[in-house]
This record gives sequence, structure tokens and C-alpha cells, in this order.
Amino acid sequence: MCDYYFQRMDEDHGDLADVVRAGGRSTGLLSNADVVKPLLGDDPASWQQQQQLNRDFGDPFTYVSDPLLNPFAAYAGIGGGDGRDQQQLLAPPPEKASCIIGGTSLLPQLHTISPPPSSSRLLMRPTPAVASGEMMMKVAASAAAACSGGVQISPHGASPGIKRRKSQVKKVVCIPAAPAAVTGSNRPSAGEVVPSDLWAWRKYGQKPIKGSPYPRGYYRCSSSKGCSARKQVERSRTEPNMLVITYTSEHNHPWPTQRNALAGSIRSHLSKPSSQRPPSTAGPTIPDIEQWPMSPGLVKEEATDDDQFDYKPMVPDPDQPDDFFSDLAELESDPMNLIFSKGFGEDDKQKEEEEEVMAAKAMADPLFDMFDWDTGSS
DNA sequence: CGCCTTTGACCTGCGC
DNA sequence: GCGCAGGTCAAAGGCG
Ligand SMILES: [Zn+2]
Repeated sequence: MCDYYFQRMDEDHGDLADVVRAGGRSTGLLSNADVVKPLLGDDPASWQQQQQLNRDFGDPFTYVSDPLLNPFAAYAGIGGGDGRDQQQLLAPPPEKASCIIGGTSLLPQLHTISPPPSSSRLLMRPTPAVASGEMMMKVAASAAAACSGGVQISPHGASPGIKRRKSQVKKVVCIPAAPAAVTGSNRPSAGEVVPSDLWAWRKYGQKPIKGSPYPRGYYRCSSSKGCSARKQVERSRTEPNMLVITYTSEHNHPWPTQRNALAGSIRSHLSKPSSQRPPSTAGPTIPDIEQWPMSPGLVKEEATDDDQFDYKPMVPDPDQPDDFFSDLAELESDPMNLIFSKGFGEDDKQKEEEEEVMAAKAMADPLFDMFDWDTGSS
């Protein structure tokens, strides 16, 4: 099913439960315009432009090529978004399983399409490597939208009675997470298991959320000093297996080619030792590339007054070395292979996963093990 | 040594 | 204005 759920909302209120709920309540689908855009055709410029428009947060998964949307959209029937229940959105009933399958089968397509004809253009993007991921996200989103209105913009008044802070653009992503109970080592406060993202995040706070037994973690981008990108990670109350990541603000810098800057940042005290990382794929330059965050799922994008930012994340910094993109170019292929090799070749190593749940998820979500389940252990 | 997480205090938006 | 709840700060400690 759509593990990810993209939602665009107008405000942020209390818990994501609300968010989810809002999403479920099909207020207004992003109608074709935003999410389920019409096929842009093969005109690279065209779709690129589109994706630029879409560059919501400079998140890896944000950049998505629309052409993919259709294929996935075809798999409508995904995710029971029609239900106004979070539960449904997050964990669609079995019968919806078809969507899962659909998603899975689609991956190959992604693979195929991922390297757009205009690779050169791709290089212009900050996170070419992530492109595929974005696509998936988008796809998921579109799928969700198609079948459930997963992607939608909810105007004000989405959840009455809930406090909402000043509006801000937010993007909510729901991803499958190892069940807290099983994985989490059960540390109430620190049990969060967060799949790492390609960006470097530094946790700056955590708070218990009213209505949810799970705390919400606050992260800020640590790649760039001035970057205001932030994200909140929270476990769904009703679906402990689901992790809801809310992105706020976008990165004001290109995706870090290498993480040298964050020496200790991405701690590799990654929970799952083994199977996860084939030495071969993991490039020395991009140690964490394999921590690919995206896997198909529910993605919600929450927007507020203005979801448009002034700067373009993809615009290279003036001082950016000329070969910057070259690096990206290199990355382009690696991650791809990585991702797909992981995504599709997991059948074997997957077994090594100790939890059935994991296995199950992997089944449902081929990209599942692309996540780096990082135990938020302290 | 630098960066990260943890954690309680503080700040701020919002409803009453 | 008050209280609640979410969001952020910053000190303290840990890790590689
Ligand atoms: Zn950033």
C-alpha cells in the first residue's frame, strides 16, 4: 500500500493524527494540478520545470518527475484513502494489498524511467541520486491521491479544536517503521527508529505529544549552518508501525555530496548490522547513501499560505565548485544501483532480518530495507 | 575535537 | 490574561 502519504496542508495542528485524518477526509484533492499532473511528455525542460515547481522542500524525495506519476496513478485503488480514518490511510486493509503489489511491480518501471533521457538536466538537480527516490515518493503520492486523495491540500479548518501554529509549509511523510514494541527496544522516550534520510539532521528536541503515546522528535538540518530545513519524526498513534515525518522549510543548499562536514553526524550505530549494506554498493564517498529513505508509501504534503520559496534549492551556490555537478553525476549512478540492488535484490538478505515484521514489510515494500533503521537509542 | 543526543526550561501561538 | 500544548534553545554528556 502506500506507505507514504504525502499531504499538503494549510496548517499544522497538533498531532499528526489530525493531519492524517485531515488527509483522509478528502477535503480537496490536489487535483491534477499539483500532484497528479498530466504527463509532461518527454520534454525534459517541461518536466523539469514541473519538478521545480514541486521542489517543496529540497527533500530528496521531493523532486519527482511527473511522468512517473501516471504509471503509478494507474495503480489507483491503492491505499484506502477514502476512509477518513487514519488507520485506513496508514494501514489499508488487506484487500488493498493489491496496491502494494502494484507498487512493487511498478518499481521496475521506475528503474527504467529513473534515468531520464535528459540526464544532463538531471545533473542540474541537487540530488540526482535521489531522483528515483523522489519519484517513488511522488509516485506514491500520486497513487495515494489517485486512490484516496492521499495528496491533498487541506484548507483551513481542517481540524477544528486543534491548536495550530502559524501556518507553515509542511510536508508530511508516512513511512513504515519497525514496530516500536518489537524493535524499539522499548525505550519509551528514545525508542524512535528513524530511517535516515540523505540529509544530515541533528536532533534538537523531543516532546511528548498530546494524544500520542509516542514522543515527537525535532530535527534540524546540520548540513548547512544557515539551512532552516527541519523535520519532525513521530510515530503514529494508531499505527505504531508507521512513522510520520513532517518536513518544514526547505534546504537552502544543495544536497551534500559528501558528508565530510558532518563528521560525527551520521552515526553509524545503525541498528541493523548485517545484511543491510553490501560493501560493494556503499561507495566510500557516499557512506550513507544507502540509507535511502524513500520507499513507496503515503506522503502527505502540508502546505500553508505559501508553499513557494524564494530560493531554489537546486541552484548551485555561487561559490559552488564547478565540478560540483560532476560529483553529483557520479552519485547519480551509485545510489541508483544501490537503491535498486537493495530494493530488488533483497529477497535473499531479507531473510536475515530478524523480524517477521520486517520481512512482511519488505514484501509489501521492496524498498523497505533501504531504510536505515536507526534506533534512536541514546 | 567536533558533532550528536538528551532533556528541562523557555518561548510562542491559540482558545477560552 | 491564563493555561495548554507545541516548538525551540542550550547546557550537559556521549561517541567516534
Ligand atoms: Zn539543509
